[in-house]
Amino acid sequence: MNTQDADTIRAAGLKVTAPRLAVLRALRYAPHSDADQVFRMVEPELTATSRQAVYGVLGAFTEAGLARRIEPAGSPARYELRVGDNHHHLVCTGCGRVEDVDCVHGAAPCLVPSQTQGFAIAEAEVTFWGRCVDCVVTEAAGGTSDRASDIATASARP
Amino acid sequence: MNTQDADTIRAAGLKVTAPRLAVLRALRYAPHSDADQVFRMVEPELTATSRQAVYGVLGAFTEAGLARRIEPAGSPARYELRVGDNHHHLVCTGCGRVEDVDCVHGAAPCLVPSQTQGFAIAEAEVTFWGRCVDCVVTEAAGGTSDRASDIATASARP
DNA sequence: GTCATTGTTTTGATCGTGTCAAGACAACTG
DNA sequence: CAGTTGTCTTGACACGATCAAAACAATGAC
Repeated sequence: MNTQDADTIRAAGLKVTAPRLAVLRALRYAPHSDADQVFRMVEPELTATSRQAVYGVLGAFTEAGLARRIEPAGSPARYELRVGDNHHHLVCTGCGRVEDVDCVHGAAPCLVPSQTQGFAIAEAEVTFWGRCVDCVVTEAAGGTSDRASDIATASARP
Repeated sequence: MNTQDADTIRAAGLKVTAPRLAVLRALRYAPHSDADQVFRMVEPELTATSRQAVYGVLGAFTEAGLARRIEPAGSPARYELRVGDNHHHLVCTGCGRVEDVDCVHGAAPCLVPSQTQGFAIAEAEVTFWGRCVDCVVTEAAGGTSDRASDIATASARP
């Protein structure tokens, strides 16, 4: 498994290092994490590391096409390993949680704008805003619980 | 004109003040402006004002449903007065320019995700990424694109 | 018209996310 | 196993945005 991770990184044209392996595993374990969450996940297993190192690794992954960077309004940038399949996202307005959604109609038929204003369009990005199950429940029960819940979608060790 | 602006603000439940009138006019004149652009537009006509005042006004407008706040990845927040008509946006990856696009099929028929993961969906947001006419021309002519390496991870459409 | 209430603006400080630059260091090549 | 090249570390910093408190002005009652 470690070998496969290494191969994945090498195949992207990047050198294999401990921080990169750790970030890759963290992202596979908890997709849609932001830089700080990734940092907290990799920190214990790396002797000495820094937030900047994580930024560097995430930037390299993104540039190499290994990861995708999404930036929902109001959240810091988040990263995921699903690339190249034009999928979209559900974002919870309560806790910021992000979930994947497959492309709406397979080949994105409805994503051709009626007026292009002369733009050379490269990509259509769809974001669904709503409230996740937890937030709906908490809301119905307690009342004002906006923004209170933690952002972590899972919690354990990779 | 001025009276209509005042009525618009009053109708939203807000007090009418000089900064608000100025910001309203600035936004109508230049939609999709960010806070700093608005500030620079209203600065000359207000004796003393500050960026914070603009932030305050824009925040009040947004909360009152008078303006809409959009936050394209890589840009500061932008504001527009078109609200309540579920339209979408074209964003230039070169210069950050934003243009409006009417809802793709009128009533947003294609914006129902296949899997909702239990989310209570409130809204679908569509952003088209591409390059505006100016940027395409500049690119073809000069070659050195201003900010070629940007956020857009080109997802190859079959 | 005048006054009090309430909301708005101003001022200044501060936070969070993310970037830049330089030196130390480790991974791949031959 | 050594050299080259890219990566990590460290520290400083830019930028957008927010918060708190005091000065102030717009609305509504009298």
